[in-house]
Amino acid sequence: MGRAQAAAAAATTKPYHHGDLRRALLDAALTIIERDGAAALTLRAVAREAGVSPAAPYHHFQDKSELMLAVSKDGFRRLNEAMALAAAERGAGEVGLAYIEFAHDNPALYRVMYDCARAAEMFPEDGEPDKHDGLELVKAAINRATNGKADPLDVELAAIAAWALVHGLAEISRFDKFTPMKELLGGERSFIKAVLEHAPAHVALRNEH
Amino acid sequence: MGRAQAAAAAATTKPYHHGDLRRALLDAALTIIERDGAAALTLRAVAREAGVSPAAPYHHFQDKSELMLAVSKDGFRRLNEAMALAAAERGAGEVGLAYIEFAHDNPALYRVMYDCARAAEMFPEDGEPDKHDGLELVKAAINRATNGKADPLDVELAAIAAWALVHGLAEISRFDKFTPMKELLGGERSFIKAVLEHAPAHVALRNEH
DNA sequence: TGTACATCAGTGAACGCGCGTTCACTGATGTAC
DNA sequence: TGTACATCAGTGAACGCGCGTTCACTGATGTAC
Repeated sequence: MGRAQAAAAAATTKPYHHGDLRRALLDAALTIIERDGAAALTLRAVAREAGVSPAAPYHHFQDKSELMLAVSKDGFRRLNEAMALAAAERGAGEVGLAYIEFAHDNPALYRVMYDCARAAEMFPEDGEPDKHDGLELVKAAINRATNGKADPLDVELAAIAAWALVHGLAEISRFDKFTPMKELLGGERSFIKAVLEHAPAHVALRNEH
Repeated sequence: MGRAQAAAAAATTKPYHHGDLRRALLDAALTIIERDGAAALTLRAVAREAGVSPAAPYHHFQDKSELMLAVSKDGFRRLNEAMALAAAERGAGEVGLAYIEFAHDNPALYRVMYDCARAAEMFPEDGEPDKHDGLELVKAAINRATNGKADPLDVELAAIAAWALVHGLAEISRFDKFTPMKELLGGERSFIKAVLEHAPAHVALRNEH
């Protein structure tokens, strides 16, 4: 069987070797977590979803916890991507909204991400700052908004406050408790924007000028 | 055996009937969750910790999920208590700090609380507002700070923003990433206060006066 | 170009374990008479 | 004040299940000659 034929066969019949099982496992994990909930995210379920034997993942991850960690890291990568995209296409003011939208589109993943983030430290405290890091993005936006005249410490603290605010709002804004208020304000998006405007992280900075 | 003797015997030897097993199970769950992590919080483990057979909890909870829900509700009760206490003893400005302290003192419980809160709606959207509800407390504080002259809608939104902020900060402030900044500011408490000050929920209200 | 062979990435059966839940039971309690 | 009895709150053994992980294996791939 020539190479072309082998490739063709691989495309139709199931090949013995997967190609990129690691990636496929992460995708399968994402499917499971949002379809069946975080509790259903087992190593066996992931293998099953990817159409592979329960032992196969062990060629790509040392154990279950390493797989979970990879899922979480992949989630943060996607989140940062979404924020960067929003910053580029919709403007800096929409980054917070994009953050919350991501959390709402992937609620179970979002929880797993932060569960892992606390267990295994995921945000390196040293090393050069990642330009795609959400925090760096927010700091840059604040610096731009204040023409770089703000005290770096204030910028840092304001960025952390902004992170806390959007993370917190992402988690609580889906509570049924807020349904009447959302209707009053004309939709969830308006509600979120209104709440964000009532605690803007840059207000403290604005006051100084 | 008379009543006094029975009571004495109950105090020393283990009585057949527990007395308040429901309460004991909730306490056992709290112990487990903080000692062994949320993943270790199984119905059997709770029964074991309470020194009772695995079937005993079924006389007090319909199934595992009902037990978990009760643990979560009890957590929110404790949290609201802590906030009310802080408001009374330390002043309204310390409520947010008290909230975060509670989350830090009971990190695993705190996560379980919000996991349950999302799964089973825990904050009733109607009915008379609970005076011990944290949100009501914050609204009252804002009203007091603005001499009741603020628009109720703004107060509501600012209170929600404050909730989101402290919830978010409670969850992220323990990340190692912030260790250098905490040292710079002279401790975790100072760090938290500084962050809160850079996104104060009442600033938007202050600006209107 | 063919062939031998090391290496890689999968299989599938098996293991022991702890889980949630059920069941028939039994000890303790409280109430009616 | 006693006693019969219904009810309540426990026991402990058992169940089936899905889990994480290991194991000897085998099919596919790539490289040296």
